Amino acid sequence: MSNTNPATPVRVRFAPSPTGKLHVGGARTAIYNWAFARANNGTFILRIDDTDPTRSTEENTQIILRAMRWLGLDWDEGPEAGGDFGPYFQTQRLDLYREAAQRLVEQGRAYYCFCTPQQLEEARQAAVDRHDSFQGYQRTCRNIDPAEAQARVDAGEPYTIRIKVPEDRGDVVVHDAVHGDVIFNAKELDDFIIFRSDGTPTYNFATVVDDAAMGITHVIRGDDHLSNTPRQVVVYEALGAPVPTFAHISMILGADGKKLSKRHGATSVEEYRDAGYLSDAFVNYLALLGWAPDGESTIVSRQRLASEFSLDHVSKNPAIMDPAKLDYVNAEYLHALSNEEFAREILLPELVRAGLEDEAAPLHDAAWYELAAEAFKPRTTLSPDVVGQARYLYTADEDLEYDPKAVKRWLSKQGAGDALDAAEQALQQIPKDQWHAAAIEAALDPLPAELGMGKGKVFQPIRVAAVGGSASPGIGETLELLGKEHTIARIDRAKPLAG
RNA sequence: GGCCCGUUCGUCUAGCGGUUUAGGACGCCGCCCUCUCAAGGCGGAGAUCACCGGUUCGAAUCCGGUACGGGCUACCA
Repeated sequence: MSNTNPATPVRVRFAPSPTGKLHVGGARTAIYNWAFARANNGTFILRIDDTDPTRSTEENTQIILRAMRWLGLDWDEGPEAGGDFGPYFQTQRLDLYREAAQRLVEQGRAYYCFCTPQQLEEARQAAVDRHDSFQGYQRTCRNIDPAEAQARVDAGEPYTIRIKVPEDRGDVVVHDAVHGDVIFNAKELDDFIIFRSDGTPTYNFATVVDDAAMGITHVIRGDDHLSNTPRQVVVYEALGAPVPTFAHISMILGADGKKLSKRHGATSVEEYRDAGYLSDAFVNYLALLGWAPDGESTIVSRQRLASEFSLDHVSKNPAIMDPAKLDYVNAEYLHALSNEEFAREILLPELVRAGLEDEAAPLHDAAWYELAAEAFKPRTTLSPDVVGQARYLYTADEDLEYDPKAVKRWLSKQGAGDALDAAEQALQQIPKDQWHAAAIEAALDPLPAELGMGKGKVFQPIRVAAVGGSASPGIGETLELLGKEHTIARIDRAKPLAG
């Protein structure tokens, strides 16, 4: 839909560096790439940019792959998926970079540089002291005779390879789908290093070699790369490769407007997964942080994302992550589940995880779990919330702990004892096989009038006796879930506390 | 220092020169429902569209500057 050239199939890539876990900003970049590919019948590629050997780890790679799978961002080419443009790890592509750099040197589009780091630092410092507007590389080695340079290289002198920014290049215009055309003057670009003295490529070189080799048509990535883009354009041109369309998306910030970091709370995808957020909800929230299909929608399904996403609706300004809204979106997805789904996918797994249920031998029948799902679902924001809600159903009657405030407020009050007595008597009349919410409510409903008390004065003591606190689903559902025997036992146990 | 980017309710956003008394969502407040807690329904407060100039009959929308944030300027990515 927003593919600028329908003749060329869209190929996009997400290229994380395995120097840490997948953080929310990276996740959103991945989501946009994925959605853009899907919306344009394109190809989504995952490439691991692990050229920094000191910080990249295999463990981080696995964490990132796991996070991608959890997010449901299936990639068409990449690790595990394979593809015709592999390998998809930069460390396995070192020969390609070396060959490309070598070719550029031979063509006179790049050159050997023998300046030492100390010399470079001194030159830079001198430029600063002179208050020069340009503080980059002074092109000292640019005009060394190629034969002489080759001889020095052959003699074993340490060298780096620098790109030769054409003298007359003029303005470099970056066509950005989010920002529009961004104009840079090539004079401000220095002849940056594309190959280090240790024989490894730099980021600005390796990504371009790869993006060109992999036929990437749209580069969707973080705003922090925008300023580096003209450098990369120069590399594309030196390589003789077509320049892709760029789309630089904004950063995600914490509540204080500063870059999202640990002190704002969770920053990695796996932390959100572990906290109990649903993948669909998390993707929905992140996608809408900086993109909107229209002005109205808040809940946007993965399917809709995959069909409607377009770069021209991506906003330019940074977005502050709002945990409260994430919670809201998550609750919406939870509440949209059927009782059966909620029981199977949320309730039971969480109870098992909390050690209250055994996966192999559930303590109740399917109908019970569905009733529990119906009772707890609207009260659940994050999946693990159900454990706290269901706890009293998994506590022995004699171990039930009472919330002191609830006891003071409801149980120890005048008349609470009468309410419990009357309730017990009424509930005893219900045959065990008819112990259902409707019957329980029918039995309890007349009591307030008979006792001449308000409804709260009657029902709350029963609730506190049954669950230990003053909050629970409707009294009928609550007591049905508890069962007749436990209900009676708990009322008996609470009576001594009642006023 | 230089270059580049950004700036609409507290937050995410709609808006692409007149249809705008700037719309929606979260959050907040109130009401309804109600045995509690939620959920749900209804309503409300909340934005001189960062600021200053300009273009135009008309600007949140176009242009320039200023301020404030941010990025790049590495043999990090």
